[in-house]
Amino acid sequence: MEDYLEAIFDLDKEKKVVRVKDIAGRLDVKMPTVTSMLKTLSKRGLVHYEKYEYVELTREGSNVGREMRRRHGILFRFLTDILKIDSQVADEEACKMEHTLGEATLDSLTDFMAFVQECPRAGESWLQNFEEYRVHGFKPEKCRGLSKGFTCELKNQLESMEDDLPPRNK
Amino acid sequence: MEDYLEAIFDLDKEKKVVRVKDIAGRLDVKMPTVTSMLKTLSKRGLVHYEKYEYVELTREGSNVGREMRRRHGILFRFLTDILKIDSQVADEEACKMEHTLGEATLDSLTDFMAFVQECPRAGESWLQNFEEYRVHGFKPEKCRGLSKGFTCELKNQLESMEDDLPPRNK
DNA sequence: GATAAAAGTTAGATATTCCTAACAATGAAA
DNA sequence: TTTCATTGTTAGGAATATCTAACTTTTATC
Repeated sequence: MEDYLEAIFDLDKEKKVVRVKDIAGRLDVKMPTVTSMLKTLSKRGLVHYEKYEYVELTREGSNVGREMRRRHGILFRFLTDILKIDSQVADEEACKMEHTLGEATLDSLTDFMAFVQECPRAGESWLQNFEEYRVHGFKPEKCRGLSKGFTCELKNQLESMEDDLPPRNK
Repeated sequence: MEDYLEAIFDLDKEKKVVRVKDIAGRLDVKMPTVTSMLKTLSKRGLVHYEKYEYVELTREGSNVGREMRRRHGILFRFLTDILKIDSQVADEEACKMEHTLGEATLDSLTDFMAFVQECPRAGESWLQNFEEYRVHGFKPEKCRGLSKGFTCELKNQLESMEDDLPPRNK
């Protein structure tokens, strides 16, 4: 449902009118699926929908759509700006994550991105080294200071994780 | 399905035998739901299941469970170690994300964590500033170098995002 | 070993979201 | 204005994952 509201929200900005076909194309589903979802959304007061007519979001639907858009943007920027993931892949991943993440996590992520870019000990120039790191591995000459014994500690931890389980809920 | 395999994988390590009741408790579903899922998993060759008997993963099921565990661990560590999210919340979020994220994204994330902790320009001491940042906001005395005109740029970008849409798929 | 509690299963229902095939409305061109 | 392509809808069905209520098996206790 959130996907539909986000798609409609976007299409509403991009085009004059929002059509079933466009929603279907955007979400990669068939038209009947869109029609039935529009009925559901209409029942819940999230869209104005009369058959054969153009689709519009209600105030509430628009709020949900905008929120999804916001989340998508935060995640997309994290994936591209920080993780340096290809923009098409990042878009897909953001789509999948935007529904599940809690507000607190999103806030933390936003703060983290701001911190990385505002705090000069890190920031853009530091982040550029990450790309090199990914391609060429650890470059001590670019990252000196306290490297001894620290290298690869995290990776080892991650690899031996089966025996060192993080706490589970319930 | 992946949730079930992960839960069974974990329980198998924690306890002598894996029981329907324990799986249900772990995943917060009722027992009949577990029974029917076990039938499905059995059909797909992911568990050995005979009714009224204990549950065991097949080789393949075990691989899937371990992979989920691995993903969970990576995400959990990112959320706690880097984003400084409460460990119970982090566990829930990791649960939700572990199914959707692609391998490439997970790899990037792993590399990023290693980079943050290996590269002394950032690393633990830098990360500690993030907590302060979250609580008290920007502290120029801890982060000096190129702060002018840069502060809050990201946040502004994020807030005005409705007019500046990232690329969409399709 | 009989009986009662705990654990597990079956049956049947609900909610979501998707599909295909067939039909209906709209709008553009001849 | 008639016709045809595009667009949209209905009808009916499938897959997934869940639930409650009722029944069965296993296990533990006396």
